[in-house]
Amino acid sequence: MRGRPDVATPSPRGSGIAQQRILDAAMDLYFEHGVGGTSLQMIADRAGLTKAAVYYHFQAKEDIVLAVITPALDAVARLTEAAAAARNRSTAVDILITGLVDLVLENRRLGAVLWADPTIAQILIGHPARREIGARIHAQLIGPNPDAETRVRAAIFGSSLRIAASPELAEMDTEILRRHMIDNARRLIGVRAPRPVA
Amino acid sequence: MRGRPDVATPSPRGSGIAQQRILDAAMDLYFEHGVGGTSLQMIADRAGLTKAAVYYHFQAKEDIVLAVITPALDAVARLTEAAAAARNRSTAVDILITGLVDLVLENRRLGAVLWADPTIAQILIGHPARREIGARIHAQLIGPNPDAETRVRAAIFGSSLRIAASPELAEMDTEILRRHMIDNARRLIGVRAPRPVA
DNA sequence: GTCTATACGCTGATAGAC
DNA sequence: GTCTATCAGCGTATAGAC
Repeated sequence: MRGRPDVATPSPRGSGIAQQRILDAAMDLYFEHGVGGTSLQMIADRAGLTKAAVYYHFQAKEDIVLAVITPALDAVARLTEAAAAARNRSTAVDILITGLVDLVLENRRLGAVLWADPTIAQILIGHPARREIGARIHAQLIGPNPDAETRVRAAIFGSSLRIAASPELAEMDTEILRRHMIDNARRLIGVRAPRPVA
Repeated sequence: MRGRPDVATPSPRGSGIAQQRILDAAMDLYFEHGVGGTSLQMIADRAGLTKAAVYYHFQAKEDIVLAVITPALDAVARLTEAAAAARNRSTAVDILITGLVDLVLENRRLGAVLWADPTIAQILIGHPARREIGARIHAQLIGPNPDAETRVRAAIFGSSLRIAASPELAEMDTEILRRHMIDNARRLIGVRAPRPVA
């Protein structure tokens, strides 16, 4: 880790137990009603607290959402570090492709609710740490001095990750979906599979 | 229940001038603050009306949003009809690809604000007419008895339309973007030149 | 038909007592 | 750490003036 940890931290006050109860209640309710349809009152009721008590632990509604999705954001950050440490650009790009597809498929059910949730999208737009990570990944994908086609293809790859949460493919086997997503991504970004080491 | 409201129609009351003033004010404000960040009060103030007067013309906040995006939805509906009237499936698919890309690029600036707006996405999810059109286009794209790869590719194409509103490509020339989007879509969906009807 | 005045229940958020 | 009390603002709704 380098530098400034506090930027990304939701910084909840107090000790752990009530916190976890709030987050558990929030996740349950997000599944049932979506993020936008979940009020602080509902979270407080299910966690057995008052609205104001919830506010003691999390200073804003956004902070609860961020605390819920932070593990996934951290995983993305780790991905860019792994890619940055790769021996060459092809390897780095392949780490990003397979890593992002894996990540998005690991959270497939969660993603169908959270990643595709409009309210989350709104929150992430205004989240500086997330923007930075997004920009870093984007730069790693397109490389230096990209032409128009490269930039378009990278953008298509980025938006294609969303299909993991698509209702039309919800019942498709995850392994099959993974293979097709990675195949198409490799063809799109134009990186050959890394050569075997030996 | 009041009267027998038509399900699909935003059905504003009254007719003409004030309506348009409200819609103009709404569009301006959507550009400035996004849909979610625009309240009825703001719309009323800019249109020179009270909140209740706005509520007279549009019974709900959603109705205003729907009235704003209805022209685009109608265009999509016309597209599926054109595709359905095509001589063979390859032609139909190509009509859909080029038509959807064109549509999304025509509304590029509008789309960057509206099409990508989380609040709009939320509204459209609950909009039955829109769901039906989406399902129809999807069926026309993948054809009968699609295999897994076909379905994945169709889903990728669908999500790829979003890049028209992507900030990273905002300054890219529209014609160049169009060419690359169509090229990639054709490669993805894999439509050959229409065969002669034998 | 078009609009004003007024209000309801709810939201996210804050201040301060225990 | 958790409470009560309170806030302004929201979308929605109705009664009634013109």
